[in-house]
Amino acid sequence: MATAASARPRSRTRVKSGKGQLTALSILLAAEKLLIDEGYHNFSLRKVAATAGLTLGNLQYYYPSKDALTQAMLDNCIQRYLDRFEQIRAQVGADPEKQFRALIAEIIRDLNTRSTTVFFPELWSLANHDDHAVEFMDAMYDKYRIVLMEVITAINPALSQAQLKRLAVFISASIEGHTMFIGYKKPWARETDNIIEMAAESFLWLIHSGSIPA
Amino acid sequence: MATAASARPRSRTRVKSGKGQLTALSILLAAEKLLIDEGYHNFSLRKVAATAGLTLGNLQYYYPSKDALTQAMLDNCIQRYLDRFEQIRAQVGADPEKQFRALIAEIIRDLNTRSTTVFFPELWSLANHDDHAVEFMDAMYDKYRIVLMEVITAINPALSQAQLKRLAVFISASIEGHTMFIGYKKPWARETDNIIEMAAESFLWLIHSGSIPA
Amino acid sequence: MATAASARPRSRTRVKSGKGQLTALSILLAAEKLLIDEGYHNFSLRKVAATAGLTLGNLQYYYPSKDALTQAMLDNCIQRYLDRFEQIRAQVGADPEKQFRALIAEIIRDLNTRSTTVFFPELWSLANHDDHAVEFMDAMYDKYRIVLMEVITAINPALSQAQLKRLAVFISASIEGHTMFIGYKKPWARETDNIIEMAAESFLWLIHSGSIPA
Amino acid sequence: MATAASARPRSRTRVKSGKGQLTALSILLAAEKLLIDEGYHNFSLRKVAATAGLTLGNLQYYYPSKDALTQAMLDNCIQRYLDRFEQIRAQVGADPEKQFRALIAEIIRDLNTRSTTVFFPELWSLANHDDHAVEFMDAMYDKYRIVLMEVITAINPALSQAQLKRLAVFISASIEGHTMFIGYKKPWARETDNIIEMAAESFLWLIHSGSIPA
DNA sequence: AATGAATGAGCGTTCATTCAT
DNA sequence: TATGAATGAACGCTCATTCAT
Repeated sequence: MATAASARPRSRTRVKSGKGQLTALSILLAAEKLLIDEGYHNFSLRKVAATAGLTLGNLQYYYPSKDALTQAMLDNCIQRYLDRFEQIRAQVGADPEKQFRALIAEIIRDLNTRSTTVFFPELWSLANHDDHAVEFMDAMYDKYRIVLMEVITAINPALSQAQLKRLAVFISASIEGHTMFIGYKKPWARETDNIIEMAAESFLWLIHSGSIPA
Repeated sequence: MATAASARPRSRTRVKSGKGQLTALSILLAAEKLLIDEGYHNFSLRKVAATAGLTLGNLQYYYPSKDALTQAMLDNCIQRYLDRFEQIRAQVGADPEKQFRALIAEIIRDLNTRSTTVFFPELWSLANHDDHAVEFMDAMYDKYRIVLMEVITAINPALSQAQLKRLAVFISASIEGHTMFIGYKKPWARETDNIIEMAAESFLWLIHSGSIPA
Repeated sequence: MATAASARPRSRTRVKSGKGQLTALSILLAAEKLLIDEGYHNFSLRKVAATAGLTLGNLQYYYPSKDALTQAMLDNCIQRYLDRFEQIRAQVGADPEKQFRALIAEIIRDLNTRSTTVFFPELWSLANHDDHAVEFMDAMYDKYRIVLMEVITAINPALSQAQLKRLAVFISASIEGHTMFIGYKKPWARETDNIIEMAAESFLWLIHSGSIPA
Repeated sequence: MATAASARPRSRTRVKSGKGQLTALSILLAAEKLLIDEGYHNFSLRKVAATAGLTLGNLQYYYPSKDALTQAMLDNCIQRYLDRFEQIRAQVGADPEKQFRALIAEIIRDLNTRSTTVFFPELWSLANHDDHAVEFMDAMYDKYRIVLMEVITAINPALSQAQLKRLAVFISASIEGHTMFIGYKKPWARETDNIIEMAAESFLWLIHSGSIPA
């Protein structure tokens, strides 16, 4: 008996493979590059179009407003970070403490990359004045924290859900704060390894101590 | 660091008299309000002039370019934070550990204020694209860390200068990172007290443990 | 006058079949709706396409330029008014004076409808800057006046052809002038019946008096 | 004893005589010319600026938005018509019927001028989609009708206020309707004198007949 | 110190039109 | 028939800056 799918006349399997899709993606990449090179306060559709090698009119055929483009760009950027978290989650090994150290190290080391160093302050600034940015940001950090909580609870199963959440907020926020200090070309970039060690030790002490407010 | 007055073009010796000083300062306050209300990407000389109740021409008599105004504004804002650190340093009491807890609490609690919550992400974003902002920011955090180091060394005199610096970077960065999460109207604002406790405990453990990379 | 169908480019003999005819007409209706809702200075092909539920490209298959669509739309609108005049002419009864009163009443009452209230000022404005609009408009008012003249001459056969024409111009122009005052949502809309009475009485007096300039 | 005025230091008697005032006026004239030459649907700030010989930026220094310019232009145009009504009112002579004929003749003859022929249909069209235009238009016709009512009541003092108003609406509306038919370069322009006679006779009959709905 | 006038560039956006498929 | 893609121009508007007074 034919399935619903096979009954459809050849069905548009390739949902979006036209050259338009490529253009739409190249616009997002150009937008991201511009955001990082010049900051949101210098982010204009004309510059994005020029960076992508398009006319302004054509760019606006794909993203009909600056808001639409900004949202798509943030979505795209953040999705990539989420994808990395998924990868990390999948790598969870036997020893949770070792796993935790590896996780912290990887996240902190990522702060050294130029795009991370520059992107996040732009996002935080945007989130102070743009509700869409708030949504994207909150959704991302929610998922980020869930990964942390999974590892933490494996280390110390005695912690309550509230304590786990509290720890995850504290740890993630503490790490984010290093962006401006040990990030790409930032004055303490060479301290990254030392920071990783201090972070891992103090976070693990907190996790083990069980003295998290309840 | 320059005062608001020094931004004026004619820079006489007797700089303190005349209503011009008041105007220059009212411009800076208007600029700061605008920066916090609308973000730097909506920051324009016209809006500052309107906020301050001046004509555009007159504003530009005091600050002949947008860059000059931006610098003076950052200077003024940062100076106020430095003034607070000076106050805190002056209050150092007998028990350094108690003093440290008080210091951490006060700094973190300040993150809850609207102006702090909004100002710093703008500053960090600016510092990614504006060399002047980098200078102001670095100078401020340097002084910030010196205050921290003074208290830390009173708690554990065995720490080397390098370890002190490392600890100060780690602590100050960790605290800054909470701006976007427990700041004004941020989702975890009500966790501020718990965050303060976790921060103080884990930082003190680090200070006492002596296991800071050397 | 051309029908909606003739606006299509391939203009075959068997012009009436296929759903293309329906599409062409739905475009004209969408265009008319848009003209009345937003005025000609907000009239764009994109908006017409959106209103008609078509893509821009497809709309321009039917009407290859804005001018072509505008002409077809005016044509279509005016044709409907002419059709109504034909109906009215067909209803001519025995008593020409009674017939005249009915005619005047019906025409004036039509001014109350939203589409008439809005459409005609747009047409008059267009006719000041667009030669095609002038042609459509003149042709329509010519037919309009012929109907009037037929009834008038039945009332007073002594009037010369020139006098008839003069009267028809005066009467039709006078009526049109009420559009902006007793039309849909206009300030004197509730005076419509009184206006009808004054119009009918004074026009009939003119017709009977015979004192029309010769 | 010095008056308040003389006490002021030279007092800005010339409230607005700077060159800026001239520029502001020249913009209004350019705007009006453009409106009449090309219609509101071709009315753009760039074209006004070009017509006035200004840069776009400078034009918008005087009129900060298109709406502001449009309103100022309509205000200016309508004010000139109101001034003419004031003149006419001042000329009221002894014989009210003669006065009425002169009034009607003058108003209708004015329809022949290019600016009147074109301006009013634009205004009516605008008033269908722009609330400001509605206000200007209503205010103008209110004053227009008051002048008419003064003359009519002198001819037939037996008419009630309601009847006067009704008559004024009917007469003014009837006259306006001729704009598109006997106006500048309109097909019946040469009939203007005949129209004036028919209008005056039929309006006077209405006034005298007393058969105005009450 | 302060105002008003002016410029020229850039902004986000809408548009009519063309063309390949 | 119909869609999607692309162009180039124009739109209203905001802006930093300059300058004369």
